[in-house]
Amino acid sequence: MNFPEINPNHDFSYFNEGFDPPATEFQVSDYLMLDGGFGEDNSSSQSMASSEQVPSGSSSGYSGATSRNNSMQNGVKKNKIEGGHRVAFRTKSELEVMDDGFKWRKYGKKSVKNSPNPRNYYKCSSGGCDVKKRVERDREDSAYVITTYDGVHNHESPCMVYYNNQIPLAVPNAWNFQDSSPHSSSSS
DNA sequence: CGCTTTTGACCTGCGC
DNA sequence: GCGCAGGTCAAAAGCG
Repeated sequence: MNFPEINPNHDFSYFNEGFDPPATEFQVSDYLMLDGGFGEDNSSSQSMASSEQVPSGSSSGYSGATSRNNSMQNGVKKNKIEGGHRVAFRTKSELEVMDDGFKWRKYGKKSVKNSPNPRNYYKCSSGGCDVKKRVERDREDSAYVITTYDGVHNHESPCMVYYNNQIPLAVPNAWNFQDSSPHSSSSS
């Protein structure tokens, strides 16, 4: 799984959580700004930016199996993302997996009730990096792919393609933020 | 040979 | 207390 580039000409939606959205730098159609403290009822309402709900919208689900006791690979139990860095993107792409410059390893797939499409779970294959990624197709528009990043990479992207020196690692800076359709964001 | 993907099972939290 | 939903792990198989 190695794509030379991701969504070359696809619509891009951007959801952010944990910090201010640097969206001004990109052709973002819409984004979600989720509060760092998930579980807060606030996050749900905030996430209602454009898409009905971001994967994280299922607050109950988030606390579901995150704290897996000492069975965790690192024994790291977290009821919530440390630092609360979570970013969700919605892209209009045929490809579900997009190469954001990092190496991801799929570790699970699950069918969710909210969506007819299965949700895929990825982990950063870089050692020591505990960033996770969730990929699922928009239940409303299967043409859209919702990618949710959990955590922040503690290493640099193998590609290291910075759009702006100010863009934090939390943002898949290696991606090509291009908006081919000025209005394709809404739906199609 | 090493790494990634696939799939089922298991575990945890929440709601009823 | 039980059931549901979501998330993660582990073993096996496939591919480069």
